[in-house]
Amino acid sequence: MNSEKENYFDWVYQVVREIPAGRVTSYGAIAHFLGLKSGARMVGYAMNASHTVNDVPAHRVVNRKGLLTGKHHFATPTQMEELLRSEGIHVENDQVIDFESRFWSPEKELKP
DNA sequence: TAGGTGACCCGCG
DNA sequence: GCGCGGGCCACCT
Repeated sequence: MNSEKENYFDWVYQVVREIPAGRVTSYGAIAHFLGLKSGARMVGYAMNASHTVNDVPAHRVVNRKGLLTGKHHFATPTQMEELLRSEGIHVENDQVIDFESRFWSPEKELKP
């Protein structure tokens, strides 16, 4: 059955699920919020496994520069861009427009 | 068993 | 001010 190794994966998934529509966050922010000192890379790996679990809005998670680095991992390279645009986020050249304003901080919003 | 990779981030030149 | 390389840990072959 389920291995407990998914524990830290689940932490990432739950935080990503808490991201409101029209907002985006970065891997490092989630890593820092969860205390994953290991680095933001582990968060990216969790996203890679997000395909194996239920609805995880990985398209709302982008890198520190607001670039859709993981778009290539979606069903289609344009899927992430279309999804973000569908939420009201403008994306140009694989880059989120007004990323800093759309940035959603888990430590500020999710944290009490 | 061991090695290499990776949806990244930070620091230094 | 900007660009490039190294480093970090976990998963895969």
